[in-house]
Amino acid sequence: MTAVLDDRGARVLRLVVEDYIETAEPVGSRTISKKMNQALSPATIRNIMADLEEIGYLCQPHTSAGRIPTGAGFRYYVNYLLARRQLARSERDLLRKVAEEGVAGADEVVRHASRLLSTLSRHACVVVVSRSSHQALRSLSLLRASTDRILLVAVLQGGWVQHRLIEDEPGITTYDLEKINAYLNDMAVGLTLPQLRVKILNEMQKEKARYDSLMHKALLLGSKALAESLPGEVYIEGRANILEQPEFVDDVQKLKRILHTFEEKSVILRLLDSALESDAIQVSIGSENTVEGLPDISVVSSGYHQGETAMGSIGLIGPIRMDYSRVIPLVEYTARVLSSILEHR
Amino acid sequence: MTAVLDDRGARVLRLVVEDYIETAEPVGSRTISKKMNQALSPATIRNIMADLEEIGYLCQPHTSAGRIPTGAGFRYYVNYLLARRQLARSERDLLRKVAEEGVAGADEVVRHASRLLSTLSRHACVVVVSRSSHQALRSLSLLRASTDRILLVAVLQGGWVQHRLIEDEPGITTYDLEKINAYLNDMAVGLTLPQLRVKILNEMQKEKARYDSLMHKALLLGSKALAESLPGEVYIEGRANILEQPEFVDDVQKLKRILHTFEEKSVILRLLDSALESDAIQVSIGSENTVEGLPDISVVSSGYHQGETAMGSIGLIGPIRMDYSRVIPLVEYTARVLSSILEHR
DNA sequence: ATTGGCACTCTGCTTGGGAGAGTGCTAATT
DNA sequence: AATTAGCACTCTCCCAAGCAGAGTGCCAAT
Repeated sequence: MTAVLDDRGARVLRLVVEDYIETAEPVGSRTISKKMNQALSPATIRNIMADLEEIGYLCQPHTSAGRIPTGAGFRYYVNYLLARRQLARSERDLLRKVAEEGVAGADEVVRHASRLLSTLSRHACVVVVSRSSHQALRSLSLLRASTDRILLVAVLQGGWVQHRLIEDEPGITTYDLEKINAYLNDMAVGLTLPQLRVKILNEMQKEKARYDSLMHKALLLGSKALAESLPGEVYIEGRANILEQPEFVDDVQKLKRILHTFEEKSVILRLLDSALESDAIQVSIGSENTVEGLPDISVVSSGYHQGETAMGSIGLIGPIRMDYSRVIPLVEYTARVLSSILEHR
Repeated sequence: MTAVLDDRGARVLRLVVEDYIETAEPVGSRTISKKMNQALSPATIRNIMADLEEIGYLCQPHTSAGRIPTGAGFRYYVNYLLARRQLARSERDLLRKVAEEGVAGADEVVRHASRLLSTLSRHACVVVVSRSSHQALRSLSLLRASTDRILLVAVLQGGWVQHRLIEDEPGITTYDLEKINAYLNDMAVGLTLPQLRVKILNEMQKEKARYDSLMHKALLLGSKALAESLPGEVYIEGRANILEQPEFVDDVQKLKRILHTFEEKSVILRLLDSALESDAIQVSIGSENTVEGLPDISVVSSGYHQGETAMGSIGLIGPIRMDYSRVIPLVEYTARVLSSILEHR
């Protein structure tokens, strides 16, 4: 359905999009003509624009205003016309510096990156960490947390730490605990959490026959701890940046919906879902993203990984009118930096 | 400076405040007269209102509009005129139910409570958890996280868990680690983290003399882990509720400042600071709160505790025009529930 | 194929009245 | 002496009309 444009059409579309990105106002033929150094007169531009409107790349908010790009127009622009702007050295350095700050856990690193990206881009930044399902266990420890609670600490491949409190099985001594610990650890290391869960359930079946009290307890504890899968986490930074966008300021309804959506992490998760697997930049424009209730919103996102496994995704959420030529390299670079930092954990 | 009001003045002030809370519009003398079943004519009310304005409890946005309460007016209302509304049974039950959901760590409990409180009140809810400084250690464990990193897991009095990754001292075997573990644990249990830090530094002084390599390593690790104090955490739920308030919707400048403030957790921390120590409800009205850049904002907050020690505070942030008669009992009850749940951890 | 010219349309801003709500003051009433 | 009715006054809000500006579409000329 993507109609291919001739040179002139493309040039005009590009100028319209870029002007609109800058000003958030409908763009008139005069403006475009000037931008081309009068190579073509406004009248000619008008004809071209009328063509572009017919194909569905531009539209008019009302008769006799300038044109604004449609979703399809933006899409064509992003796919074929976009000139990625180089990141300034300072920006790259800043992003790279995240590495040094992150002596702490991998969580901290991701969070820092998100915050930084949000200030650099002046948009809201979302990071999804999908640790539970893909990461292999590096170690698993049970600690006594109180008289009737046990703390399970899981260290995942590459510095992610998860803990969870579980109710105690009665009558587990510290000595028992150590044994159980060793037993579970043997079983667990190298598996992902869902894999471990399956394995434990299997073992329990077998165990029922040759009844060994200690093993039994170990398995029970293990299955309990993994009953609910550890949730992925979602961090959002820079929500308030949405307010910088003139188009939302005077449409309070939209604003409300957007900010409410930010509180529903599950929705956000779905929004970045498709970016999880691939490391390529994904751009979802306006109505393209299937999440209900977010009109005129674009998402630019990319997955990041740790070694071989996909770890999560990071993305920017802003108006359809985002400065893609700047935002895309930003996200891309950030995802790359993130991957390379996590590599060495 | 709080002028005491006679009966009639108090009655009128109260009606004005309550009407204004409801409508967010200036209140006229006619309205008040009606609300008193015409016991007094509008003209009389006007005189009384003029008096109230003189004392500084009311003001007019412009000549010949109705009156709105000033900060001082709200303060008088909260201090002397407020009739606390009973919480509905359903609300109390709902809040109490948080207990059951919170099988997980204490963090989860606090977070749940915050979210719930925000939906019940339709305001933004903030919780501060000041775990690090006051809570005594229940256990301290060092785990091998990777070849060059060690994971320190601290379980604090009452179910709070903290972990932190530290760079490894070279040449620590698993066996060493276990010894160090036992050694540190002995030293640590029962102390708060700041206390432990001091103790470790002291020991290091002594240790320098009679050089014992293992102990030395232990102390080094310990001091490293505690170099930065564990930060208190701040959760904010229901930010978007601010948008429900008509007075902010058409003042985008204020809106921006408020939402930006929400992103600065340190400022929020300061905002709830005074509530940390006491379990009594604190109401900070408008310009009373010393935090810059939050005009016309009120904070209703209360500390919560665990056993004897203050654990943090929970509060609602909304327009000066909050429904205090409802909000105050809500916060109070929530803080009580929180304290009682944490008691049994 | 491009362009200049022109009539037309739509928005946004300003202006000028009312209508409505509310006040303050004064004089009458209780 | 306190209360109230009455009245003039003030201020906002809303609506309509008018006007400038920007932009378009189309036709005829280049």
